[in-house]
Amino acid sequence: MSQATQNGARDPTLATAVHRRLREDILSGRLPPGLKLKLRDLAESYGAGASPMREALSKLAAEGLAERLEHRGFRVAGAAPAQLDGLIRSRVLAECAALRESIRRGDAAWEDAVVVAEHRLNRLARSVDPQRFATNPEWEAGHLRFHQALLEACGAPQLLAFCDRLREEARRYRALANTAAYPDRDVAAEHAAIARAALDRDAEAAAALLAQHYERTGAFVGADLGRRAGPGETGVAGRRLGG
Amino acid sequence: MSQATQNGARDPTLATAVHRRLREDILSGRLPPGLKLKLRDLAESYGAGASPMREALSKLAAEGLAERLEHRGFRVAGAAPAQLDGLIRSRVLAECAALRESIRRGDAAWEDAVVVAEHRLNRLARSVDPQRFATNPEWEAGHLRFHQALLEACGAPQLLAFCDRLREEARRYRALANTAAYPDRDVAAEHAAIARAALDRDAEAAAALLAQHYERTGAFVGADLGRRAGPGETGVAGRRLGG
DNA sequence: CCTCGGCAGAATTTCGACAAAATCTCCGTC
DNA sequence: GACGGAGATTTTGTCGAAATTCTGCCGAGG
Repeated sequence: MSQATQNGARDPTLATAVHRRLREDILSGRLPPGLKLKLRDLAESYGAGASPMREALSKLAAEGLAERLEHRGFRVAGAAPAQLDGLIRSRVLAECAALRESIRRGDAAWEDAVVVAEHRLNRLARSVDPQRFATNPEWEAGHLRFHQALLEACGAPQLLAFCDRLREEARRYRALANTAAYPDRDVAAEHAAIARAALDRDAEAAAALLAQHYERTGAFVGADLGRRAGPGETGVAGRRLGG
Repeated sequence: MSQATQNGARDPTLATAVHRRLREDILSGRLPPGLKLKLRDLAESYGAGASPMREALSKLAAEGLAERLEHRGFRVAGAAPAQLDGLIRSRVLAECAALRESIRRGDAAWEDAVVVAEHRLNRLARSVDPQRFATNPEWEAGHLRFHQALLEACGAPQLLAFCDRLREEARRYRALANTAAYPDRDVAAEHAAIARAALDRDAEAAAALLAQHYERTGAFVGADLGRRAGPGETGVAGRRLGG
C-alpha cells in the first residue's frame, strides 16, 4: 500500500535499488560511455554507502553495462560503432535462432500470444506527441512484449534471457544516438510482416524479416553515432562526472 | 616471481580470487545444487571478509551459477533435468547460429585455426589413465579451444561470451552426473566430421553434427542425473554445508 | 631536452562492528 | 494433539574507518 512512489520503496535492499537506478542512468545515456565511476562520488550522489554501491557496480559489470579495471575502479561500458556492429550481429543471430525454434515448437497458445501482442502494440501510439517525436513508454513496453512473445516458445530460458540483455544494450545505443523517428520506415508494417511469417510457420522468411528489422535500426543508430563521435572514436575516453 | 602456486597469488584482488574459487567449487560439484551459501561460513572457509565474499556471490548470481533471495542470502543454482533440457537447447541454438555465421564469414586464418585446434586435440589423451577413465585437464582445454575456434569467426563477441558461459554450465552438469566415458561413441570422429563440414563450408551439415554432438552428451548426462535424483527432483532442496 | 625514481595525494579494496530482517523455538491456547 | 504468536537467535545488509594500491608530479641524472 505504501509502495506508491515510482521506484521508491519497491526495492527490498539498497544494493538492488542503486543497481536499478544506476542501470537506468547508463541505459538512458545520462552516464555517457567511458565515464569513470568514482565510488565516492556515486555513493554521495545516490545516497548509499560503499558496499551496496560496489555490489551494484559489480553486477552491472557482469551484465556488460560497465567495465571493471582491477584496483582502478569501474567505468561505463564503451559504445563505439564497432561494438555496435558486434552487438547487432549477436542480436540477429541469437534472436533469429530463437525465432526459428519458436516457430518450430510453438503451439496454439503461442500463436495467440503473438497475435495479442501485435494487436496491443498497434493500439498504442509510437509517440506521445503527434507533432514532434517523443518516445511513448507504453509503446516501448508493448514493443518489448511483442518481440518477447515471438521468441517465447523456443524453450531455451538462457537464450531468452540473453536476448533480453542484448535488447537492453541496444536500447542504450538508441538513447545515445538519440535518433528521432526513422524516415522511410513503417515499423508497424514490419511487425505485421514478421508476425504473419511466424504464424505461417515460414521460419526462413520470419528470420530474414526480423534480421532486416534489427539491421535497419542498427544502421540508422550506427550512422548517427558515427556522425557524433567521428571516425576512430573509441567511446572509452576518460570523461568526468558532470553533476 | 612469487606467483608460483597454481592459482595462488595470481588474482589481484581478494574478491576475484574468492569468486574464482567459489565458481570452481560450484562447477566441480563440490558445492551441490540448492546448497544454502551462508555468508559467515563461507567467509571463514575461504579466509575473507564479508565484503569480498558478498561481491563474489553477487557476480556468481549474475552468471547464473547461484541464486539470490533478497534478505535470505544466496544458494547454489538448481540442477534439475528440466533445467538441463533448457540449457542444452540454448546451447544448440546459440552455438549452431554462431557456427553458421562463422562458416559464412570465416577466412583462411579461421580455417587454419580450426585445423590446428583439431590437430592438437587429437594429439592429447582423453584420459590420463588408459585403464580407468579420469579426465585429462589438457584434453579438456584442447576440447574447449577446438569448439571456440569453430565459432570464433562469427564476429559477435557477446554471443561468443554467452556460448562460453553455457559451456561452463554444461561442464557443471557433467561433473554432477560424474558420467564416465560414454559408451558407443567416438568423440574424435565426431570432432573430425564437424571440422570437415565446417571447412567444406557446409553450414547445414556442420550445424546438424554439432547439435547432435551436444544433444548426445546431454542425453547421457540427463539420464545419469535423473537416475540419481529420481523423477520430480527439483535440485533446490535446502541442504547444508558439509565442511 | 628527455627519462627514470621516488614521494605525496587520491582512489579502491577490505575489515570489523552495527542495524534490520528472517528463521527458529517455545509456550500457551483451542 | 495441532495451531498461532511472542521472544530469542541467527543471518543478512549497511556503514565508517583502516590498509593497500594506483596516479600524477617533481627533481635528479643522462
